[in-house]
Amino acid sequence: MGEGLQRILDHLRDCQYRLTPQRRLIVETLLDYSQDHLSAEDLYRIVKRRDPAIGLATVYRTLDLLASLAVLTKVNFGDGCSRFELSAAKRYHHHHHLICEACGVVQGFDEDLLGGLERTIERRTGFRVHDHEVKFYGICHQCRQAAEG
Amino acid sequence: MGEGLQRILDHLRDCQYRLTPQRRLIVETLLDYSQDHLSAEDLYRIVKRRDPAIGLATVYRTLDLLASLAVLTKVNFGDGCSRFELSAAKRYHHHHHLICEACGVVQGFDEDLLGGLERTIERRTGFRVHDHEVKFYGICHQCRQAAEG
DNA sequence: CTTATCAATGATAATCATTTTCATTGAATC
DNA sequence: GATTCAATGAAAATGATTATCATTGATAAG
Repeated sequence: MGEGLQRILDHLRDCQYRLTPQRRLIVETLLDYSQDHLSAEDLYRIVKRRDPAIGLATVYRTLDLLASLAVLTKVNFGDGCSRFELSAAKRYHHHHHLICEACGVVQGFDEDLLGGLERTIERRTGFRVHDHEVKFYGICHQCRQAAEG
Repeated sequence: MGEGLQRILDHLRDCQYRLTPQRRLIVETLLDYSQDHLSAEDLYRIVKRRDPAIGLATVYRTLDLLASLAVLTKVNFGDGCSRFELSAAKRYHHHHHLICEACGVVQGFDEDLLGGLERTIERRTGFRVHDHEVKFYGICHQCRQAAEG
């Protein structure tokens, strides 16, 4: 995991961005919480514990920067704010989301769902696909049990 | 298409919602623009031409209402506002989106992409899928030609 | 048809996430 | 160590959406 941290920091430096303690803290925290889908506000609350002087605008700016570098992917689960996840997980094994309509929990699901379909789309429409995102809406295991039990 | 209009208005009445001229106008307009993905603001500008007194809040409230009745589906293309599309199209033939990263255009693509996969998910995770949504990000035909030409 | 009721409306204010502004700070370079 | 300009924090501004509230009007009862 320290490897992931170094790779991201190197990437920032390679692009002539300065390595500030705030950026380092934010990237470290994102790696610590790589299983979650943090919003800017979530992340702000967490990093504030280690650096109480950090500003919310810096968190927003850093998230935007990391998304523009494709380190993060911005996702929207319809709860009124943008959330972010590390692109790494997604790039190496297709990563999708199961969104519970009852309790709102989001769980990941990894599977190469769309196999050769991207080529079919290109052939049929001329649209060159770079990435895809699949969301499933339904009821999670726990909520189903709660409803039945 | 008048059939679609009547069905939606009946659905509203069946649920004890009142048939106001504003709601009728909004539903008519949504059907007229069924190929587009209108935002609340887009729709407001359009209906204002026929009823200059209509309020923006009414447009928002009606869109929420229609989405809660599953007449509309709320979609997010990352441009800072929610957009809506008629659920009907989606229900009868799977409808997905190709989003151009260059010009932002959104085109539809109909195909039953995920066949029996929803059952696989349920078996493996206990998550009961009601609906799914697929977005493809890439470069559309026109932008590719512009880039090459 | 008239009346009564209460949901729906329009105008406006409030809210909430996000972006911008701007003076100050500090990371990278010499 | 001095210089430079990108990055920061605080605060104001923005933009989409939601809530408030007095008024209106669709519907149901008489």
